[in-house]
Amino acid sequence: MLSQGVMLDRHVLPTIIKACAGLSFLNTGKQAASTGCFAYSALLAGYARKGCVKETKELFSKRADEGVELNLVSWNGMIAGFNHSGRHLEAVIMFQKMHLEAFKPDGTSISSVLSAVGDLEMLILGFQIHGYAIKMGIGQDKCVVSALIDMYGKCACTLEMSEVFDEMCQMDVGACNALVMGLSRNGLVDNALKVFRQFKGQGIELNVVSWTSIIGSCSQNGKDIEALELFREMQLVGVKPNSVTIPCLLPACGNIAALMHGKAAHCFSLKSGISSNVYVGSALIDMYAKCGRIHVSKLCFDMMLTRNLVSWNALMAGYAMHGKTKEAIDIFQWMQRSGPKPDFVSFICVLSACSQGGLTDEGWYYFRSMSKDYGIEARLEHYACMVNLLGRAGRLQEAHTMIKQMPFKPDACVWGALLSSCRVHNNVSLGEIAAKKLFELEPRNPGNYILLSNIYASKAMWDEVNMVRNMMKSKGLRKNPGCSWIEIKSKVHMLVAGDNSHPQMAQIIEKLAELSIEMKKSGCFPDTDFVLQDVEEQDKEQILCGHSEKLAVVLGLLNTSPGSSIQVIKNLRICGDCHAVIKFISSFEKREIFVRDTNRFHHFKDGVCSCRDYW
DNA sequence: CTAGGGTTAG
Repeated sequence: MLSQGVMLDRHVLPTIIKACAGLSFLNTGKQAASTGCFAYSALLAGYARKGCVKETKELFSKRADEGVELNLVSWNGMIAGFNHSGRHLEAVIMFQKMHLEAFKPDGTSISSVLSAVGDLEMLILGFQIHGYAIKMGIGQDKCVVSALIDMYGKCACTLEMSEVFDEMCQMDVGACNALVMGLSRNGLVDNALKVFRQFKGQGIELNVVSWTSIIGSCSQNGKDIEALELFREMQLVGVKPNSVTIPCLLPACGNIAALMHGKAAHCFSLKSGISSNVYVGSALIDMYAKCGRIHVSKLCFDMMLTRNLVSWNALMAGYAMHGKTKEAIDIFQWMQRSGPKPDFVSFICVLSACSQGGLTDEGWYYFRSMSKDYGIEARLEHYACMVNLLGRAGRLQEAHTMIKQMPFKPDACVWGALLSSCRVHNNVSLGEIAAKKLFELEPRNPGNYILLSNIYASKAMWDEVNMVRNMMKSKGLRKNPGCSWIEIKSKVHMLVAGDNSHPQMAQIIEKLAELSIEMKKSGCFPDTDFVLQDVEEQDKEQILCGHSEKLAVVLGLLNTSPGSSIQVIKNLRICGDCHAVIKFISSFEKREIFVRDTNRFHHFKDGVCSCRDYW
């Protein structure tokens, strides 16, 4: 541009400076900044955006020496910049400084600082700024209104949030978006969906932010199919998804193993040129892993131009979930050598990988290394991983000792890890201890009662089994129904244990009966230990119909071409009987079958499972 | 150069 004799003007230069800051060519930026307020503002904002507190403050105090007068944009840039880089407190401090220097904030200043105030949950300050904005006469500024809604939402003040919305004078998409987010943030997804529909019905021009928000809310709150439908709908009404929409949608695909939808989103990213975005890339790694395609996750990882901590963690978590312990540890070591510094999530991933592979020594090694070499203090999650690792390896006493010695109060995850291990090894005495704690911590979780009752049943302690069942009955609890999903030709089918409503149910039952005859012929018999768990009257129909994962696998057999692979996901852990049956199916029908349960992936091929029966 | 929606674990 310069070589062609085109002069830089005051509008072009700030853009260049901002780009320099973004690319960490900060020195280049500094040289360019000596040209006045516009450039100064851009550099300040650039530093703040990168989270460079020290540099921002240095440059900020230097401006007087250089005789540069800062304006409103300079202040707003810093506040927004700090906010963007997660330095919320710095953003608030900047706003207060601005106030002290008697600079009059505008709607942008107020909305930036309110966002930070919300993240810090400084409700009192939020109220004060609300009052201040009204006093300044900008209480109805569009940015201010939506920022107030956002702030009250983050502070869990849904009442104040709705008040601001109802009292606003002029309808605005931003405010609508903030309201939808605020509702879902506070666990009111159904309300969020309802108001979203209302807005759409009222003819409000919903934009990409509106659609992205509602899609993200759905995929974060178990409304995965809704998320997929909304994604389709937004394109139908002509709103183009962008590099934020895709990472919001992909978890929904992963959650229900909707590989075709995930692939479609991947194609969309490639076509629209956003596939090199870090968020998109990391979300793709996660999606492919959760859809059973861990090798594609690795390809996505390798192809990424820039990776961040989340990309690395997502790949490790994927390997852990697939029981590929060695690969997970390799990635961890690669990361130690030439990746970002591992964080607490990285350690959760590597510990859970060790746990899947039964590597207790390595687990202990990483657990200790975490605080010793990385200065990361173990959290509840890490203890839960360790209890799981030790317990499943049969070292139940050691697991219990670990719980007793941990520096904070164990939560339900920790005790739950012990109880499941006790179920694996059928340890009554420790199982009772864990269950007793869990009944206090989460009295309404049926899973804990079921586990204890199964432990008793495995030892033929029928009086105790009945006692636990009666406890459940008296609390009005029922076993969570087993539920499995399978995607066939881009349509997701849900099968619930004991529910015969699927139109192909008769065929499924027929096919299952055939398979069961074949299985007996080849000398395989169901695992009686697992049959015991279904002695209750209410579960009789489940024995007849089979567990949901079995039904889903058979549905897959019936509706896909011979030899193609099948993937199923389940909301509970796979049962031993189904595990045996699916192993048989994989060899008898010559199919690769992927089953993802709450814990991990089971990859069945030629009659064996990738978990090597350790789960 | 100035807001709003974002990926990983459990």
